[in-house]
Amino acid sequence: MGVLDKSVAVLDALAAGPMPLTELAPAAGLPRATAHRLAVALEAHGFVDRDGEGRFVLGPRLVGSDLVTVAAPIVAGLRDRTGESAQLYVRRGDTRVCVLAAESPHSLRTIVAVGSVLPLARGSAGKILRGDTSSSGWVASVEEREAGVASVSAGVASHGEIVAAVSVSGPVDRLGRAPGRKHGAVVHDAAQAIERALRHS
Amino acid sequence: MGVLDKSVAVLDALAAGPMPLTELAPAAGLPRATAHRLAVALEAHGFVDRDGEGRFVLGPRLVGSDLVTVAAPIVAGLRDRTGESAQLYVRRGDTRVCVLAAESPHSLRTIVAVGSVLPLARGSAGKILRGDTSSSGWVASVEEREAGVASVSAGVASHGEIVAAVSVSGPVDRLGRAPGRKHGAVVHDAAQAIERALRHS
DNA sequence: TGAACCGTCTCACAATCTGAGATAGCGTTC
DNA sequence: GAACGCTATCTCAGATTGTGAGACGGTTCA
Repeated sequence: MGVLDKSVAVLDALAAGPMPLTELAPAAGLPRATAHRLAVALEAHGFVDRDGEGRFVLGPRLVGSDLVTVAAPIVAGLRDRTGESAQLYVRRGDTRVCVLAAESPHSLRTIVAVGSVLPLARGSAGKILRGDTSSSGWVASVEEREAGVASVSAGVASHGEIVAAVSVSGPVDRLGRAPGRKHGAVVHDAAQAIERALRHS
Repeated sequence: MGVLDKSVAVLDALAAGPMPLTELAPAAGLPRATAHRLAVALEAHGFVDRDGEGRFVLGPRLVGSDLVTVAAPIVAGLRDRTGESAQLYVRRGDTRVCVLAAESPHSLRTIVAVGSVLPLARGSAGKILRGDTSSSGWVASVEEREAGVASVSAGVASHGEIVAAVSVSGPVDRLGRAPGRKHGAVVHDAAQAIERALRHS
């Protein structure tokens, strides 16, 4: 599939950073006209973009690591607004990985290390990443994954697909038996803020 | 660019979730043979994948950041093995962005927030991302970016290109004036572990 | 055993992509 | 202000390339 191979060559070349066409073409091993045609076509689909002035860059559809960078301040803000530990999870196979964590200032708090691998089957974030949706925009769980711990999560969608789950979690004693009533709305807001931030990058 | 339009139609269709070819073809508005040919070609480039048994899914290249999710547990492990703060950086233009951080348990420690933008010109991770290679597999810097701080970094390569730098950093008093001697090997190991994990996904 | 699925492959045909070169725009420099 | 060097963008005739109905071989059902 020649067109695809060449398109990928363009994307791979752009992975090195922003570059003008004159640099892109040789980097992708293509004639200028061809590189240009492909770059423009990819741009129309969101795989390529232009930066400040003129140069070609990887498009919003491929800068996945942006998820973590754009979500970081929002997850920290969620922790501040709720006073509880906040995390961001992404799915990997049939597990979920914590890729971002902000810890509650309380001395009794949930601690999930960045990099932890957790089961997809348990916890509110697991539900989200398994595709469970709810009309309220959030999902809660109480003592599902760990005794004494409750959590509320919301899904972050990008291009119509759930790519991550934002959560707050803490002791049942503080969150109560219906944690969504207390924090559901803010968690949902945070998820939407991340979606918006992803669109802007 | 017909081939691209059709490829994107396939990807968009797959955004709805895993599906067999018989479902994918009509969803993408394409004949079965065409959808199949494109899906297979996209698979070869990591844009499409197969799930548990048979069905087509969005590939690692499109689902969040592969790099961050596979690297997260490894960076956390590096922190545990060295006792020092560990980070993962990627290049963006002529800066570097911290996309993953695990903090040392020591009370005197380096803190780099996920999302921070740092100069490419200074620090061991900067050297790596600028393309400096070393025969030992790691690069160290002492008080280059910030007074009192030393760091050791190693490059993570994918498809023959450096895509990220893993680092440990901490006070010169603990790491010494030749931090590589103490941690170079583990950092290099972590980088290789990430490379392996990237290949497997 | 046969029907109803599935993914994969084939092949003649022409639509589609190709890429050297022409063109148009935009700052500099003389 | 004209001549330059540097971009991105467009053109066009030609053939490589992708096309897709249908055949094929493998499952899993009843």
